[in-house]
Amino acid sequence: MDERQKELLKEIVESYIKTVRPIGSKALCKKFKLSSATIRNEMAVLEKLGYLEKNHVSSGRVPSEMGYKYYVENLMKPKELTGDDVLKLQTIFKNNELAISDTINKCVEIISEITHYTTVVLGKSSIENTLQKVSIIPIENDKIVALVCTNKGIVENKQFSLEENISVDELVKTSEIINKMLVGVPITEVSQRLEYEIKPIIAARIKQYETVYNIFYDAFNDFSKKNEEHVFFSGKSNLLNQPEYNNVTEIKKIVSKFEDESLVRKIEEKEQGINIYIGEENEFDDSVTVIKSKYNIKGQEGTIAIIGPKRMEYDKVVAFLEYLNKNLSNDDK
Amino acid sequence: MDERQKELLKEIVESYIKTVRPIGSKALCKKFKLSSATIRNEMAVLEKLGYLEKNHVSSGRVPSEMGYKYYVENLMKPKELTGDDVLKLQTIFKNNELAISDTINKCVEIISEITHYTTVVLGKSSIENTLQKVSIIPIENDKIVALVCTNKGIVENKQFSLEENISVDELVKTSEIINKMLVGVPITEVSQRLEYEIKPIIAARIKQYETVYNIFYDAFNDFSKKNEEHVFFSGKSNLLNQPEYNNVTEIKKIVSKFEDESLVRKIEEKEQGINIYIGEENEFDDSVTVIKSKYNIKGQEGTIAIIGPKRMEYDKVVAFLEYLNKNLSNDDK
DNA sequence: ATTAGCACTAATTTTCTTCAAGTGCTAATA
DNA sequence: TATTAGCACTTGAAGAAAATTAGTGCTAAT
Repeated sequence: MDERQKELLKEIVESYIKTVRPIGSKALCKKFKLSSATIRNEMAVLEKLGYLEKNHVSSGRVPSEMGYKYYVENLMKPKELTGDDVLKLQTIFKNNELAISDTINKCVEIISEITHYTTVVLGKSSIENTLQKVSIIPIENDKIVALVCTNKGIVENKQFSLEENISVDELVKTSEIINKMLVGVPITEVSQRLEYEIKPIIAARIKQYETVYNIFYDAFNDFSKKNEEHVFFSGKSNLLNQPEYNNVTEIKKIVSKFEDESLVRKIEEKEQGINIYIGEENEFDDSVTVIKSKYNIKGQEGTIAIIGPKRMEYDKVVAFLEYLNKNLSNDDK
Repeated sequence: MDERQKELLKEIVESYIKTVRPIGSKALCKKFKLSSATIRNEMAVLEKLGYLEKNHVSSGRVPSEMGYKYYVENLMKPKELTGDDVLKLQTIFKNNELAISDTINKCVEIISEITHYTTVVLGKSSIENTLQKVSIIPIENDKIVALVCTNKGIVENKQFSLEENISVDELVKTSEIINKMLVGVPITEVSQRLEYEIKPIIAARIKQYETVYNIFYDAFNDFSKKNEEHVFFSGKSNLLNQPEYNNVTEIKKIVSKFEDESLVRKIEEKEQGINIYIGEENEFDDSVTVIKSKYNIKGQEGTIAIIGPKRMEYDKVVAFLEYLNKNLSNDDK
């Protein structure tokens, strides 16, 4: 690909992103000061190389997935954010007092508003959390709350009604044993270790050990469940309002994918940096591009993903995530 | 309306619910052993009365909203649930160990699966909860968790990092004061009372009283926020897969209504019993029917709503909610 | 009170026509 | 040798006309 061909590809991709219409040779004449015939020849070359496609034999050209990919990797210049956008973004950082979940929620909303695409944030699943402490707090005569804390600062509670024959004291003692023996164990393994290491110990001490065991077992089990649930979504209809979604089946397909939680969960990003998955490269849906990045808010990690048509404004979204990442981690005390 | 006309209306509504096609006079001949001409005459009467509509001058009849209403109020017989459905429903009650939010989630999923409509559950907002207890639990040197419990059994926690100059002891003492003075106060008022009643007291005792005050203020404030957020949704695409949603604009309209949280919140039901809001009667969307009922799971109250096309299987859904209500409150210990 | 018969209507489907946008290729040109 | 003008050709989109279908309302007969 020579320099002129690259310029041409860039122009075609950017035009198509703007207009959503296949680009014909005439449209590029003025810009390149060439006749349409020459442009046609060049476009034929780009098509043979796999960067462009035609919908049918006599239509204009449209970028292929490979074309988009070449564009984002070699041709695109990250765009400056407008003052307006920066202003909106800054409201995320101002409200420092909010709970993390609120910060994230706000973040998600603002992003989808600015980009006009769909935004998903996935809280880190609990895999990497390890047990820091478990506490038993009596509330009323026969009601207690079990509090589970992890090294990453997640805290969850679950309440129990005690049966007659269980004393709070026994629970508290058991919690102390657990705190001695299982601190630092990955939260997902705690239930197992509970059975093999703790159960025998309390069996020797407490009559109703089964019931006591079950309470802790439930508490830890619940923890994992709750912590897999952090999915924040915003702007689903933004995506559907993109002009490519103009037929019923396509729309329904996307809507039901949004509903499929296990699919959404797969969006989680493992790599560092900002990564772009175009069409078939992403697991979510062939017809979209997913741009992902890990985030880190006040020590909480997770994935932020923007879902748009393949014809996304890559330059803007990337600039955007760069800004966000920089400022989120600056804020990370 | 004489008896025959009622029978006719019933038949038309039920046929239309099944077939989604306007019902012509011929289709009813066999069933009523009348000629199509007679049926046509009767249908003309029902139309004049407002129970039926035509899409255009030579189409079959379709029930009007008034027709559906008459049907559900006077003609419909609640349907028996099938053994299959009952079986699925019972899985809701079996898993008694789950957290409430899990029970509800499961409930919502099963309902939308059985009905093929969309299900929403709105957790009761925290208005009617009163403070039962607040506890301070030390986790690490400078980390504590504040635990807020209400009379209705909701428990939330929030963690804080303490600055150098605050001792856990002071927090615990303050929590005891709050527990003496503010138990029974509606949770939404606690922040206020905190300022006027508690702040002066601790101001006299503790140097850094502002910081201490802020911690409790935050904890209670957070509580309200978290507890307004309980919206469970399932089966959005079920509704969209109903044959009436066969055009892009209609689908997009519904999708964006699903996204509008303040609109969804309005679904909350105030009346007792099972209530049916057909078309214009509901605030959500003209094109749907919303069937709502208050629920009560283990002391937690809220609204359960099933959203379907106006051409809903009313008999089934109502039978269904009746079963659910009966069994949920039986289970309510 | 019911029905057969018929003229009429409106949506849907099919077919045909025309139009616009664009291509590839060939031969001429700078 | 790279560029261009010219032309035949392809395809989808848009529109018009015709045929088909499923129904109605009304009248007159039973």
